[in-house]
Amino acid sequence: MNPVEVGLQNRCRHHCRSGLCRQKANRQGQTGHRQNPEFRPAHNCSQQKRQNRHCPRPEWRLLGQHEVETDARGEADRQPKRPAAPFSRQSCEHLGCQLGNAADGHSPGWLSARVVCVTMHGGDRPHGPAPVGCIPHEPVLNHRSTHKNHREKIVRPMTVVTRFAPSPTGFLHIGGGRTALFNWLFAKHHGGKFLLRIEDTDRARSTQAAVDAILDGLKWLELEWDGEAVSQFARKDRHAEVVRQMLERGQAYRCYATPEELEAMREEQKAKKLPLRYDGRWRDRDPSEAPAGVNPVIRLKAPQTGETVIRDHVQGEVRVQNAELDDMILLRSDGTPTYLLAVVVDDYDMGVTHVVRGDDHLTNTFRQLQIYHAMGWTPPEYAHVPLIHGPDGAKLSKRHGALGIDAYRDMGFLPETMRNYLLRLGWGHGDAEIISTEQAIAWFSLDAIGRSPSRLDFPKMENLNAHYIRECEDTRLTTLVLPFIEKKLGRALDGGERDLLHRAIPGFKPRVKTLVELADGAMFLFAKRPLTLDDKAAGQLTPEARAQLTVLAARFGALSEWTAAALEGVVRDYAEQAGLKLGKVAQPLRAALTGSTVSPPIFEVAEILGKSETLARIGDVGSAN
RNA sequence: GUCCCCAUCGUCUAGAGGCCUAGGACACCAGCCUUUCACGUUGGUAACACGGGUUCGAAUCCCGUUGGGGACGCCA
Repeated sequence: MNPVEVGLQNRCRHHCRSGLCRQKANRQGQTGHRQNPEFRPAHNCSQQKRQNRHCPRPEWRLLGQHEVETDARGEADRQPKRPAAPFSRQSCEHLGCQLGNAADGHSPGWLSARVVCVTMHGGDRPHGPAPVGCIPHEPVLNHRSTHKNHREKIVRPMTVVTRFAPSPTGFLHIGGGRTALFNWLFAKHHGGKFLLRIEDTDRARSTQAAVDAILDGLKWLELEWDGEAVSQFARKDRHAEVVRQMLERGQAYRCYATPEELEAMREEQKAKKLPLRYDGRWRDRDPSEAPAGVNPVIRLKAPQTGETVIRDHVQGEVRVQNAELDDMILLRSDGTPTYLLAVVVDDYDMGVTHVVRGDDHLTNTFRQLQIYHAMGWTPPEYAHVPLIHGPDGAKLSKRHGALGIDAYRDMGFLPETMRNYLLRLGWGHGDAEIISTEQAIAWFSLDAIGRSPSRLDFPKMENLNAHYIRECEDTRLTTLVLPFIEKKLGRALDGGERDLLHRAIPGFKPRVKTLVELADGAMFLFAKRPLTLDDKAAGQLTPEARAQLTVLAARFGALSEWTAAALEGVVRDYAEQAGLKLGKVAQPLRAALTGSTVSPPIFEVAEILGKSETLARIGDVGSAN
């Protein structure tokens, strides 16, 4: 079959998203596609082919040779999308599964699809003439399929080196946290290195406070980096040196256009609805025309024809015409490097093998690739991770998600919660939801990262946090919640109070979603008598209830053993004698002891509070008042 | 405006042409458990954006439409 024949006959029904075929299809629609003489049919494309894979459903292989499942109801005309139960089984006539031939009045369509092709197919071996309906399909993997599982796995033996490269112009936000996590996990998974580089070439906006915030954030997330954090600015001489080489080789040139001039150019382009790009006005101009007293920037002399292709672990193959890209600035007029240049040089010098970053950098990658090409360097592999949106689907803003990672800490989230939640945002492993960091390292792969942007969902984050709080060991949880309590209390806890907290922790674990809730709930432990009652608690303390409490207090006082079980025994006996439900007595007791209607099991609370404090708190609200 | 990317329950996702009557999780609703609130447990509501095409068969492959997002700085 020659290409023209195929092209005229039909649209290409295979994966024509490569080469000319794709461009024409995109620009001119189907017609252009069909008529394009240079159309490349499927067989010229370099897809992987799955050979001889008939009847891929596993259970067919379990049914035995030459068996066919048929629909006993035999609806001849309608072609049910799915066969309706119950089935009867019939033997297949011969290797070709001819029974599919509507012998029983079934449409061959789905019937033949249920042909059992085990033995005759001999596992993966090809067999003779295709049985009816059992068309030997040769599903071809599109080398740029939309499906993440279709992405070709790029395997290159090497020691993996990843890096996280934040710019210190603000805090570490949640998207940055996830990027760092992915880089860290990928490096750990491969036993490689995870480096940290601070992209501080913008001197005006970079601050030490931001650097500290980022470092603190990473430490809190427990994402340790290898070696010292690299300052990009400190490497500016090396960057300039690389540009000098490009200049010497004619791969870069000086541009004397002023910022104002360029701004005017962009305005004009905008007005004329033209693409916004540098027009190359100094690309081929003689340096002798340079105006006096203007410090030039240095631009890359980028190729103007052909295309630049990114083979991305997440995005697949992405290509752009070089004509779409303008000559980027490498060195500013003050001699400092721009981001585009510095990133390439540093990644190269640091031996970075995999660049994992937000997909807002995808278009930068084309330009960075051009620098790699100009320098003759092998570029790293890329994985551009979709961005995280706020709960409303819009870009993250200060209002919702774009908080510093420290804000999540202050909201009472645990670092393991954040790691688990962030991991699941855009990455999945079957039905797994609760994923330990160890498991994440074992499972993580770039190719399983989804391509669509995801939204932040606080309820789910809280649910995960509740899980990790329940899992958290009591002593650690006590330590974690202590700052929250002390802040609320406005003072430090003494040793006895810490012990009280520690003993109360198990009662709170299943009841709270965040450390803040835990701290709130535990405040009554440290409250000064007499307790301030909330409205509902006050409502519980009717005169009758107060009278009951006074009786109970007397019986409690007589107890020789101060345990939750003993206290419960007393209260149950009392309730039974008085003909009351347990709750009728327990709720006022809860109000008296905690000042609230919500708390851990009240007898445990009383045990932890101790005899004298319990009796005193009851006394405060007793009928004697 | 130009280029690029994306599209399954409200949300995160599973999904590799027939295992899909589309699965799981969060959230929500109802029942059970129960001294409160939770936890736990049982069940329920809920999605393949739309239109074409390819195929015996499409959530899945192709094209288009619509909708969202990103980039287009002497920011990173």
